[in-house]
Amino acid sequence: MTKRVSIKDIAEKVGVSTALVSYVLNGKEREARVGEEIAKKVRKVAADMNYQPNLIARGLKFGRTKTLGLIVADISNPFFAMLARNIELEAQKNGYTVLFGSSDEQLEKSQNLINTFLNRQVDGLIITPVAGSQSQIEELKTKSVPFVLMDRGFKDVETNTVVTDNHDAMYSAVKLLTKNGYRKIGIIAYDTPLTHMQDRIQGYKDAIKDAGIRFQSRWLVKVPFQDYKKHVAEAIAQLLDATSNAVDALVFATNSISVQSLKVIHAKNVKVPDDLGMISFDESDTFEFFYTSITYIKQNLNEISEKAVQSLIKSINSTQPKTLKVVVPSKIVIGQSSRQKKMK
Amino acid sequence: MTKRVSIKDIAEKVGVSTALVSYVLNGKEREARVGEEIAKKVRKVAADMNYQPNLIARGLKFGRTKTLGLIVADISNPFFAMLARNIELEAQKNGYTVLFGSSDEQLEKSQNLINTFLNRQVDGLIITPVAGSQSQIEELKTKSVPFVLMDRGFKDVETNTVVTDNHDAMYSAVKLLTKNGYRKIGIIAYDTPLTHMQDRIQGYKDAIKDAGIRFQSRWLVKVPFQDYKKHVAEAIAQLLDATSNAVDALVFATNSISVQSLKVIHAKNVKVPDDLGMISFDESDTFEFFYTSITYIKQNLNEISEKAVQSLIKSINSTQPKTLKVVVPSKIVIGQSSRQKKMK
DNA sequence: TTGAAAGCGCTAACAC
DNA sequence: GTGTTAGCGCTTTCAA
Repeated sequence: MTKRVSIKDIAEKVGVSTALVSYVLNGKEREARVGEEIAKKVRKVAADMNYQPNLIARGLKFGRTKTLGLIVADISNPFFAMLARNIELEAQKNGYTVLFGSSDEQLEKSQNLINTFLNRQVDGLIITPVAGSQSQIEELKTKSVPFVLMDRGFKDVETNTVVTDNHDAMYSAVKLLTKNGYRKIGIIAYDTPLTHMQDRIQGYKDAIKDAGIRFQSRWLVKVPFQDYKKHVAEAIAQLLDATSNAVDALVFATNSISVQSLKVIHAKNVKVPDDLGMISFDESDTFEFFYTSITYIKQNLNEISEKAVQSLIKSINSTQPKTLKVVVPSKIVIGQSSRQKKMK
Repeated sequence: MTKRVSIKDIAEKVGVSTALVSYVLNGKEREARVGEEIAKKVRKVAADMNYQPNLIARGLKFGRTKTLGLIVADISNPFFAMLARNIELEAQKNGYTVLFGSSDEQLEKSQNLINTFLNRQVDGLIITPVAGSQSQIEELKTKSVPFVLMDRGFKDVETNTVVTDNHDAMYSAVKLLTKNGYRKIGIIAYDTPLTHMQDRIQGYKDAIKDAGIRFQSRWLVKVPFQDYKKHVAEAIAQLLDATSNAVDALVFATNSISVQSLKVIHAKNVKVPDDLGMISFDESDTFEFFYTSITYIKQNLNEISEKAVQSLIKSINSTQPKTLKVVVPSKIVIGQSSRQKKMK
């Protein structure tokens, strides 16, 4: 890499000190009362030499780098990729650049990324936390590193958080099903203590209960992240098993679960919604190709990511550690998969 | 943010100079012949104080930051998200962290990202270049900034490049169609001079020609990036219009075009492959839900991204600007959509 | 064996 | 008005 021109090069060329150049280039010529002539010359030479400031040096000086660290579960998952996209945009608007990394829902990777980013002096972190990473997050608080949790949080840790209205969204989805005559409603969710899942599950349970239905524990299937495709397939086989009182509707707690479920349901030739009502949390491109339109909860990813960045920047710029909790409302997009149940 | 412990803090605590600490912590105690006792103590104190090196300071000192800049067209596009994922992994393996940004196929955004990343002193860039950005790329060469173009390149600019075997992949795809009896094969591609598209189109034309078919210009439809969905829909309507001699097969030059096309074809109730043979460049989750299995070209995204990072790092570490061109072989996954044409 | 000091590029308090 | 200089955290040369 050819040497970049520094403030010093300009100073030499013009025949002034580096301080002068710095003042002029930072628009502080008024405060420093730099001569009009000199200022002009400095600006001209800087432009001629195509000067570009070294943000690393500035970062060292100021102790802030105008860089944010983004840790998502998996950037190749369209859900997180979309969030990343919006975060990039909002960060840019505010003069920040974004470092990213994927935790794969693994504690160790998450910790490594946090360390890497902190060593690189990011000004703050946006994190979709991994199950069991409370201590990692607590440590950030201890160090008073600005950060915000996105998409999910912990029940027992008080932090800046931006999440969707998980409980209420799921509640209204299930309520829609009960209202439409479904009485044996199953749910497939990820097996994690993180709030987004717990809230969705609770929303489901509350809706079941409020409809006067007695919840059966076999309706709730929790699958692990690893190998979820296999587990989802098994779960569906089991939930639809007629000999043990099959469910008449299913809700899926994430879009990855939904997509995999649709594949299985498609293969099994189950009729939706006649044999099985259905609602998905989050959407997918694949829905458009299913023979029935799918009812789904549409998170406002745009607002979630914007608010996450804004909350983080607020936190960076303030001294007192006031925590901010944002819940972003979602909406429900109604398709045929949840329509009034036909009596047989 | 609470002040982080620096090498100076350790030095004071132990009662030695910062130089000593630096030697020990960088494993240079042998060269510097630091006393065993002292070394031990330094390491202990560093661990106790939970010392973490400030990579910004190191970057300033060395003039390298162990950071790469990744510029893709759109990180929310699953294709680029997947590349980003693999780049992240490969970069990490080599001790690099990744800054990312999306160009949206826009010249100005691309230039802004390049500037931002260079000002942040990235050691190199991985770029999916925008149409018409030759001058931006040429400038990088002039400044001898290490970089590699990924997924696409320019005919008239000599650079490090990692791309898929666009021409040959498309050639064999179309050949498969001609071999299976299709004679009027259309193609929908993006309207861009970038090599990936041009090569795919050329592969298509060559295959047509080699099959002894006379190419008709109306078979080739180029759609703009902006508003591509609308244009794809129109293109399909036109290509399938019976009054003007409809095509009997279609190839789609990217997965975004494929997905949109499938939606239209689905809506139009066209029978694949009986009414229309079909092959896609790149795959999509949605294919699994189409009533017919789709034949598609599967790029080796893993290898593309790995090679891109490796090529870039090689370029960073070497002085002479030897350009490296890598073509990664793809494979074709055969489904029903391209099967032997039924004679009517 | 150890440490003082210079320097990476930039900023700003302070002196002239 | 303009310039000197110290210092951000780290590495490394050179002197002790």
